[in-house]
Amino acid sequence: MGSSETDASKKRAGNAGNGASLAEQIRRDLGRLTPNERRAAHRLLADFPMAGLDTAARFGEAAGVSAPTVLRMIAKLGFASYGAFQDGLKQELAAQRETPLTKGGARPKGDALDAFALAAIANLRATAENVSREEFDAAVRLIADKRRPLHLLGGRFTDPIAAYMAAHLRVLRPHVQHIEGQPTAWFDRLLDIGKADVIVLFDIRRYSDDLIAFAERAARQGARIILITDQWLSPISKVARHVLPAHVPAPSVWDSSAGLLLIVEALTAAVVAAQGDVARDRLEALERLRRGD
Amino acid sequence: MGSSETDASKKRAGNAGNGASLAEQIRRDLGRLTPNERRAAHRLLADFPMAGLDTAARFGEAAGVSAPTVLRMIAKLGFASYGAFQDGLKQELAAQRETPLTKGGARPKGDALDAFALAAIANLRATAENVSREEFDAAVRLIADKRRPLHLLGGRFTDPIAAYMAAHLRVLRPHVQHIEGQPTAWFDRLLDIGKADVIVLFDIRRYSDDLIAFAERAARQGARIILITDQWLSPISKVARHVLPAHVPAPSVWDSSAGLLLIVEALTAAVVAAQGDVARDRLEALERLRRGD
DNA sequence: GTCGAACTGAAATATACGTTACAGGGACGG
DNA sequence: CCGTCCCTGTAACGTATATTTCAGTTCGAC
Repeated sequence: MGSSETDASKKRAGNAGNGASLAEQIRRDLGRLTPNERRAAHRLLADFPMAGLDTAARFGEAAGVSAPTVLRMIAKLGFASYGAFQDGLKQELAAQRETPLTKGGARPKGDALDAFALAAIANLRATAENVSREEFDAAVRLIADKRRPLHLLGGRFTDPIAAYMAAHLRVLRPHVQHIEGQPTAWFDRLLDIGKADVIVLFDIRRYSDDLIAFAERAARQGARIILITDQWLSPISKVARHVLPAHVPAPSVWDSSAGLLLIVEALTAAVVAAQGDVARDRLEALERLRRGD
Repeated sequence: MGSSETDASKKRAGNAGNGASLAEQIRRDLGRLTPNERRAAHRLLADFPMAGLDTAARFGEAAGVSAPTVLRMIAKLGFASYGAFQDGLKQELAAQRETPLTKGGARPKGDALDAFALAAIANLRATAENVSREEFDAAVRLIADKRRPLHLLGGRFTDPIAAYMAAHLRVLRPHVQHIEGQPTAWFDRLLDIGKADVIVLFDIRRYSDDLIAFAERAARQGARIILITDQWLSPISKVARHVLPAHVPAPSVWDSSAGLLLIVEALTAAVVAAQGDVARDRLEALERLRRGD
């Protein structure tokens, strides 16, 4: 199991890193194959790549040949095993799937700002598509519950997002705490955290050990954790009650937090909607206070 | 495939021909799942659909749960076996492959999150279009100039954006100060601000009087001000050297800061590009420091 | 605090699969 | 017509995988 990784990369000998797609390679090598092997190869090309994701036996049956013939064909293509061949197919499929980022506006050149905007837009699309509505609504209900003390905390680059959310939520409800300062100071807060508390955590790669430790402790004390993370899921998801993943890849050395921000802003807007007139009244009261009325 | 017809049609019990995509169905059923099952489901959604094409054991390992938990989740989704589940994935994958790019529309959902995402996307588009490239490049040059002390400051809701930018720029260069605390405390900083200094200010409606006063004083002392504001331009634009406007309207009581974030992230990425290898070296050195080497 | 129900993973089991060995069968050259 | 070689499928093998069982544990309700 774990060993198959090293094996796979070692075994996929003859055809590994060449840029050509697998289908092209098969067409090129078609001459080297025996008649029945060629039938199998044609079958694969005709239903590429799904035929190859079946079992060798079914693949052979669909092509009208036996499983061993399929295996021999695969071997001649340079794969050390049928499994390695399937891994190759999946890899190619995954690579193809991730390219629709360029669909935005057929603008191949564009400057850095345009490139970043396109990536951010793709992230927002993907984020909106992948966030579970159940999780989102459940998070809104927890956050809108004014009796539950609310704590917000983020990692090195995401803590400002937590602060941003806290600044808005403080307007909507009491007991909103943005946990600041050194990680060692965070744990003071744990003294008063229990089953009633809700903690909104932000953690994207590379995930923060301090945050993970904090989350585990808090979870053990019964706090409900809402995790806003990246598409690869921080380990905190293990102890989080609700997980809201954002897509973050960007043409930069750092990931983009636009997806996180989308979730935050949509959450706060939904909290306002959930509270209805109460929120409006509170907002107006606050405005009057600020004006000194 | 032809032979397994009877088995397949018999096994794929609960969810067969409904038009909904598997990913959507999973999101819908997420509520029915136990915590660890949900974790596995999230893993699948995050790496859809490749995670599901692995073996159950590896799938579970990637999600941090055991194989049986994966199996139980699959069962709750209505599949009679893990194999039937994988068949479903392949089928959907094949269907998607045949339609080149029908993704753009045909989505009659339109809940709060979608609405917010659409608004944010429109904002990003408009922002990328309306930001002057000259201003952008000039801002990058100023920010990348390591000899110039850099100060960042924002308003009530935008100050976290300033903190976010500061956190990243601190990695790239020295003399980066995020001005915090009460407005009255800001003015202490003015003592040491002169012609060499650069100030990045964030101000969107409703514009902050304190920020305006601070900007005017700083400008009078010769500091160069980069203003990141909304499409209606804060009054600070009168004293700012460079103005970068973002579009901010959103379906909420508050504006969206996604456009501001886009500008910030694109700026930092451009600064990295402008510094070239120097930035990379600095990043690597910082990584080593953090690891304790 | 105590009880019960539900969740979870370790281990055991059964099944399906890839893989290999082997023998039948056809084609071509002698 | 015969013999040799290559191709091919059948059948047996061992392994990896899905699946089931069960006991430990946690969580929530009373």
